[in-house]
Amino acid sequence: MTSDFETQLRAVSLRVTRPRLAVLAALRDHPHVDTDTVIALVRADQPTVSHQAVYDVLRALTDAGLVRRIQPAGATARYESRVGDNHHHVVCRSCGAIADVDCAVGSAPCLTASDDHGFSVDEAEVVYWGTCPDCATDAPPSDPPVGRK
Amino acid sequence: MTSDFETQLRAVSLRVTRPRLAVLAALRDHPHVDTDTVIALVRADQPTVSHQAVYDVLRALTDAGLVRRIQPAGATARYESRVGDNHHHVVCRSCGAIADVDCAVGSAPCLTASDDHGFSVDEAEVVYWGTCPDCATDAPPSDPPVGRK
DNA sequence: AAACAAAACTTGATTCATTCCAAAAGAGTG
DNA sequence: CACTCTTTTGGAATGAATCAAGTTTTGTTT
Repeated sequence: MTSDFETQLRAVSLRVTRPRLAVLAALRDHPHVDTDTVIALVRADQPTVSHQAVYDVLRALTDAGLVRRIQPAGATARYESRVGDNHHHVVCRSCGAIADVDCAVGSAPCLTASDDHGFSVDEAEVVYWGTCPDCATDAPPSDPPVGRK
Repeated sequence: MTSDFETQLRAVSLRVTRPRLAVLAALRDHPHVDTDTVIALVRADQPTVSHQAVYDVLRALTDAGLVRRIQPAGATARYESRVGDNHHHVVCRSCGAIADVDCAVGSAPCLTASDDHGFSVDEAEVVYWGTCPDCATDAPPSDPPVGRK
């Protein structure tokens, strides 16, 4: 439903453009993709879209709260369109695969710090590090692409 | 105590070199610094150390478990010498300041995912996002350098 | 104490994600 | 339909991090 994306964009006072619709569609169909993949997916529909446009669109959509930017340590930025529910992620140290994990507590910040050092905390981001089922069955990888090395 | 660092290095079968001692000393005195700052701190003592050496040393020390690499979303890599206690961090969205937060639960993984999707999870990393006391008193910043924008 | 092999460091270049810039195109408004 | 502001294009630049070749240093052995 493309018109659905149009509604979303108008709701946050953003102009409706082909690149933006294509990015939203790409993220709906492929959660947790990096920027390069978004560019490739967008160009499958709109071959003339520049990489700069995708960067700009992702920034605009992130600012508007329509998409969420996630960036596990050691990896490039990834984006997802599931927003507003403060869910978390499991990340595979071996292949970088990401899966969603519902927040056990609910709304942000779902955790409270034992000592916040005077910071006013509005969000607790949780990243579960581990090994995905596929990598667990394979031989132990020799060159982990992401995460602490 | 430089000889203390020497003991640490030998304990993990790493050779004792000037660059490594300087990096360990820098991290002891300045927690949560990025690589450029480490380079500057090291060169205050050892002016001839190359940036590549610092990168190599940080990698070696991280692999050996003597230092921990942390990388909040949107920021460059930072390092700290407090290891082994699975503590977490509060990060200021405005200035990037980082403070330690003790883990309420204890050993890793301190949290368990509600649904781990078959991943075998060995660590739960928590980043508390907020505003530090300094930035809270200042005027609301117009250009946050780190974190979700 | 001298010599050797492996590990670590220096120098210089390169990669890659991301950003900056000026000009052209497109979206929404009256 | 014309106007204004926003967005996109195309190309170049930035900056953190990595790679590669050659030299120095460390820890060990004789």
